[in-house]
Amino acid sequence: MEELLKNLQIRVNENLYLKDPESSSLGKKIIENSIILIEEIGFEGFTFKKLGDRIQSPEASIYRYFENKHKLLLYLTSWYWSWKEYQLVIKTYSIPNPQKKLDLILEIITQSVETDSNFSHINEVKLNTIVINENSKSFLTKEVDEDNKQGYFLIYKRLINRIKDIILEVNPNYPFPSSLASTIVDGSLHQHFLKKHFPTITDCNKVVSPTDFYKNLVFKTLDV
Amino acid sequence: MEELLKNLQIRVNENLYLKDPESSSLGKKIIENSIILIEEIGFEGFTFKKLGDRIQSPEASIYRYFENKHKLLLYLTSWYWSWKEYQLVIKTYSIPNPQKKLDLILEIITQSVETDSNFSHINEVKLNTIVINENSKSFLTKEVDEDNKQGYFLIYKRLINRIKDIILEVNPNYPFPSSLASTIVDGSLHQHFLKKHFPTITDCNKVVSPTDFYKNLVFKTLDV
DNA sequence: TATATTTTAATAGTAATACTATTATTTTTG
DNA sequence: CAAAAATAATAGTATTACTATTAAAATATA
Repeated sequence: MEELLKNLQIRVNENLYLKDPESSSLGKKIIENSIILIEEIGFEGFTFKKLGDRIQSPEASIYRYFENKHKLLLYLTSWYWSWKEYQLVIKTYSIPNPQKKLDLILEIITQSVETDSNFSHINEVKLNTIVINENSKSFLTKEVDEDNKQGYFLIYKRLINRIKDIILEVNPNYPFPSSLASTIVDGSLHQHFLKKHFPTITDCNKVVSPTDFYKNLVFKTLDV
Repeated sequence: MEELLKNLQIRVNENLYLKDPESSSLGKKIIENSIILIEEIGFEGFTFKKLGDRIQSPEASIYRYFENKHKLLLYLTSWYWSWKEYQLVIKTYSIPNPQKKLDLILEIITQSVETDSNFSHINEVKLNTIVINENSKSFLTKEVDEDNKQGYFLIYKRLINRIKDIILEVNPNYPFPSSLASTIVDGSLHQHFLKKHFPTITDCNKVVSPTDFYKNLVFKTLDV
């Protein structure tokens, strides 16, 4: 299973880049180091100039791969959600019981990434931190409708729809399966953030995880 | 009740501004027009230069009131949450039944603002849109821990704690009252956003509201 | 293998942004 | 009414986000 993940290449919407960063060593350096740098200094403080200094290339070279830093963020978050989707599909494929399937999905989606798979230039632990801190900035913009039309959020929406389908398998009469699915995905990122920065307004801590909260919430809500 | 709200002045953390915008007519113009302009062009596109052009004052004059646009955003979102807190406290004060109280709270928090109260220079309908689109940007920054230490999020956290208290009144054995409360506040903003921009991953639309979804979710979860 | 073609990267810019120091003006107070 | 204090306007600067042009390297073709 881990082996399988190592060999497949995660693909994102082609319009997110000008030149495929997977196609050259400079491109891979851009991805690898942008993850390290954004995790370190945050998306607002991140600039192509600083990334260029880090990888010893002029910022103009980075502009040959990505139109701007927002497109790069969309690339990184798309990669992350695509990676999560693969895990979800492969790990739940052989499970016939819908409840067990949903239980596993909740673990895959709401647990934080603890170990780097080391199969590429992408550090998944740091990328997970970036998604917690920056994912909502990828769509909370004035350009969201255009970006959506371009298909930049297809993977994210497909993942949520897959979760919705399993929710309906567990309880076909539940009236809000899409809202519950989107709440799980977005809400668990939020609980991870609160755990780290606002511990007084969450019950999540060293012993209680967002997964515990969401498993209770989802199965209570679905009457199972 | 509406009368009461008209007469009280909403106060926010004093360190959010250099000079109190409520203390001068230029200050009030800054607040009034920043709400209109941010709602119109989004927080990323918003600059003090553009606001200055709009109110016919140089940007340097705006810098005498707010250190930067992030502090202004914190001012606006604090104002909004303080306004919501007043509604919550006053409207639920006389209700003894915890379940009815929580039901009303869910309406106050999850319903979108439909009418401008007209009692001030602040347009609450537009401010509600700003909160839906920009609230998470107020804390998803590298400076969040410093800002938190400065007390900039006290009102927001106090509001969530009030909701938590009522959740515990409804079901004293529920193990995740803080996480549920923060999920309601943040999650309902998210559902409003999805309704507008990503309708395929929410069940909310013209007939189903985020309030319907959250009432079902909360009362199922709390076993009542 | 030599040359043409294409790809890729570096240089050198510009307009806009985010902010600050200084000066001018207005308002308040004794 | 003059002095002091508060407020606003002018004129800057460093950084950011990006682009046009040129140079160098890699690849394809004769």
